[in-house]
Amino acid sequence: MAQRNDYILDNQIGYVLRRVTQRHLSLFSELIPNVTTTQFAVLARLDELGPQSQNLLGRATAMDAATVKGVVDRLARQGLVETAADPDDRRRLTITLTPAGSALFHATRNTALQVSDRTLQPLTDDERTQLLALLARLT
Amino acid sequence: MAQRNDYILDNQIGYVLRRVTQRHLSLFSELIPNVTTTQFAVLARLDELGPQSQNLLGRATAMDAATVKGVVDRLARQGLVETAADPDDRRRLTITLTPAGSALFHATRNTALQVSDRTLQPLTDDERTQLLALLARLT
DNA sequence: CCTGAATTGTTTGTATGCAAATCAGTTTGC
DNA sequence: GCAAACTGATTTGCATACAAACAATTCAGG
Repeated sequence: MAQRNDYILDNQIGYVLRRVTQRHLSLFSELIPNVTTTQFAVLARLDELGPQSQNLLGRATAMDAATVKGVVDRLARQGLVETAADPDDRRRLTITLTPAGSALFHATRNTALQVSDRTLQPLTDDERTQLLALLARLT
Repeated sequence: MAQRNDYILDNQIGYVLRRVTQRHLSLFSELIPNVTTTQFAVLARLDELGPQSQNLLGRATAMDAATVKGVVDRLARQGLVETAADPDDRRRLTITLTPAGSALFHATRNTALQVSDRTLQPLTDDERTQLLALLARLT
């Protein structure tokens, strides 16, 4: 009932999420201009899991097939990943981190952590933990 | 120091934000197929503030000039907003909610609130308040 | 072993989102 | 009063995002 008369945009979770994301993306591109957040996520997953099919990589990084294809293509253009046909399953495309991609990931990993840190700067350690725990439940 | 050896993608605020946003967008388009979240934000602000110049509207909805132009164009194509030249400042374009836009906003406002509600469903009322308060500080 | 179902990847179309350049119009400072 | 600085809007280029349709391949059940 109280609902019926006030839609406060600034209190809507979607709007707040968009604004926080904007701030985070801005910090990321400032500290790590070479790659985007999504590209970095792909590098991180490949470093963690090793070579993956494009589809699996997409699922592991929360991107649909069309999106991950674009991201992989742009990473490949930069020489950070390589694609190869899978002999066991001719539908599959195996994506591998190149030495350059691996080097870039390890060189920027700490900076990426600093980006997370700076994004959360206004909060205390306890609050950061709380926030991440709450957000994780909305996934 | 602990940082140096583990970059856990799933614990990074940016990645979590992206995934929560994905779930929210999915709920929104399921319950309100006519317009997108950003388009709805524009309608909400116009309803709240009345006619606005395109630039001001962009600032009020956290979109840059190029983005808001596209959003306004698409809303205009659907007949939900109208644009008119400002006689006092010939650079300005005044954006106004049409009756159809106003009707759509008021008809879907409660559903939009339900989208926010569903997004936050896994949390208790207290947790929702906490989360929004914490996120608001990261803006 | 063979057909229908499922999976993988690609393409197209639409919608944000931002940087940078540009043009037109307005305001400011001297 | 006029050049310089600023503001509003547009355009281009690039990078996510996702839906939908498609082709190629693999799998599963009879």
